[in-house]
Amino acid sequence: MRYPVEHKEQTHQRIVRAASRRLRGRGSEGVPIAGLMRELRLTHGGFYRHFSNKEQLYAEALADGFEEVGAMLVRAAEQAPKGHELQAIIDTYLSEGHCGQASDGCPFAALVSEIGRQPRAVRTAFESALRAHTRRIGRFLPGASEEERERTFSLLFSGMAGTLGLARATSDPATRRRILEGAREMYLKAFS
Amino acid sequence: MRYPVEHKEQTHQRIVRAASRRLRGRGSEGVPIAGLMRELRLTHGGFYRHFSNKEQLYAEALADGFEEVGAMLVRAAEQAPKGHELQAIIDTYLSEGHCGQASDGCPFAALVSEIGRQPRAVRTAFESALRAHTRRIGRFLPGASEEERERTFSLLFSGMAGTLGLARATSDPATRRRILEGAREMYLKAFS
DNA sequence: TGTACATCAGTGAACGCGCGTTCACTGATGTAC
DNA sequence: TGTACATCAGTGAACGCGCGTTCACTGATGTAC
Repeated sequence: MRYPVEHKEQTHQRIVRAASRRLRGRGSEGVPIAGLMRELRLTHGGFYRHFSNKEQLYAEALADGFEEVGAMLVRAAEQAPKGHELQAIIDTYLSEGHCGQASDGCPFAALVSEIGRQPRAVRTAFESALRAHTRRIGRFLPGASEEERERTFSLLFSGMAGTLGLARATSDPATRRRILEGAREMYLKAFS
Repeated sequence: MRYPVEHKEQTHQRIVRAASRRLRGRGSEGVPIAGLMRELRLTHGGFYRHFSNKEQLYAEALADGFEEVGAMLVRAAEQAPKGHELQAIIDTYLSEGHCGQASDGCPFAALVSEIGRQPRAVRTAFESALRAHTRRIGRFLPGASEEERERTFSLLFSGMAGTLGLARATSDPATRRRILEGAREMYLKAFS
């Protein structure tokens, strides 16, 4: 079959989006190519018309995930009253919604402990996607220079990602809420 | 063959120790039974004389890992000058050594983002191992009541685990050191 | 004390399954003439 | 305008591989008599 010119690019994006969600929701072992393609009503063979291998898919899926969560945080910050941007970001990141919906959330939180064990190509892609993400969010963080804001970003987001990991591992909902609430308070105080 | 009475228990422990190290060093997908048994110069068939399935092994391996890292932190705290116990714990946990040697380190840091996706049996085992760990370390943390110290523990260690995850994902050694150093400073200040 | 049998940690072939990747093929549409 | 051919996104069988788990078997030693 011959498809319209935009068709391939659309399919490519659909695969990346679906992979990004699965990657964040189920982890790096939770994205089998056949299952992914079936979800999109395609067959696994076609995958290799779009990506040379799975690592390339992961690289693009990571960037996509960071863009999505970045947009979410920027929106929260821009809608917050003047001077409360940081609080809005922290509250959004450590919300029960973000905790419960890992597949739509931050790839860093979803994969903190796995990234270091990924193949080099994936780690490199992660690092550059994170760098882009840092630039997008950095302007809402305290700090005189860009370098200082980047360090603040690292500390704040790595801490919050760990907390999300703990909250997601906690089975009791009340305990989970208490963890999130305590963390929101602590990080706001520590970074204001 | 008939073995001395203690023999089985010893083998069981050897399997748990090796699994614990692999689990922390390579993640939950990095402990194939055949490979694990081969490392101990045994064959995979014998595994099921010791564990009813892989989940049971993971449960025991998690407990073992928490005991090991707990002992490490308690030792650091007890050797610290009076009043500097918390600092010793933070410095040990966020040391370059702990960052570089994940297989001997904290199972929580090694698996933060994976635990929530494990089967129920593993998650339950994780939660009770973490509770035991909290009790072992809690006495060195600030807080009037045991409950308050437990909350402090959750915030401090989930944050530090996230930071370790970021540091381990960072390829540039200088950046990695800077992350660890910044975090040591920040958490000490936030929890003193 | 000697003999027959029971025990059971460990062995290794076999199972069914899911995985990433390859490849010859399909067929609707674009293009060359 | 009509026809022959090229294109190429998507198909689905097939590959080799590693996995968790099962199971009939081994054989040194303990135990019953």
